[in-house]
Amino acid sequence: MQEEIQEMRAAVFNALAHPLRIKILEKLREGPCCVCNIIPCVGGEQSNVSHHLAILRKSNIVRSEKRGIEVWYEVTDPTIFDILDLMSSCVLTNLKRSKNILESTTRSLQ
Amino acid sequence: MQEEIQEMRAAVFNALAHPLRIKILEKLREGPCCVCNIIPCVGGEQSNVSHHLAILRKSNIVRSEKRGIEVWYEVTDPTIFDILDLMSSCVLTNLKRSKNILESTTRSLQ
DNA sequence: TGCATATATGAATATATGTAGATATTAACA
DNA sequence: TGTTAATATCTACATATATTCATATATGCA
Repeated sequence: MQEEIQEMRAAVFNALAHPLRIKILEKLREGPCCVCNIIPCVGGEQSNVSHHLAILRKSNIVRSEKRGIEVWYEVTDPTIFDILDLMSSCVLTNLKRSKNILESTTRSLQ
Repeated sequence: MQEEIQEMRAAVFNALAHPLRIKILEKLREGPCCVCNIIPCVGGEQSNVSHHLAILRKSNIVRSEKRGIEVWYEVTDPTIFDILDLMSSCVLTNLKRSKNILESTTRSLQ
């Protein structure tokens, strides 16, 4: 039981583990958006973006809805943005730590 | 610049994207711990656990310190636990949503 | 010094993932 | 109905990841 929860968490982390998919989510932070607007915003081939959208869909991070000829995407649970934000601060803290280590190392070499 | 931040975030998400690595972090939530205690707790081959620890180390999620014959690990930045917790609630919300959809679907079939 | 213990590393293999190009599907509209 | 636009899917290939077994390294101790 606990094992399955770990696997589900790992699966969603895996779905977040690609810069293009993070870019897609950052675009969707503004609100629902159709694929034809996502593609130029995140860059890359249409088929590739579509593939990454499928990965986000399969893990239920986003859901899609057909509106005429377009398909609109939106984030299912805004908690995902909190996770993205915490990861930003985690990465920044890490960068600062590296910077401090580097500085104190170079100081001790003088 | 923004591109590199996305890549760094993706890299840390990738490091979290394995059930065994999540189990290791849940063990380290209790506090620093040596490998010989981590292995029986998370299960699996010694070399495999060691590989996963190396992945967590490379992404700076944990750091290690030699104490005599043992190596002790600890989490570098406790923010990682907040991320794990948010992911738990994300997964639970998702499960509840699936449950609701399932229930209303079966109701409509009666 | 030689041995035992704890841990990391390397190599080999199986499996998963990412990318691009080609093609299929669906809806709108002339 | 035929054509175009938006999107998804399929295929093939390259790359990354996970697992296991074998081996290397480092520490403590007889």
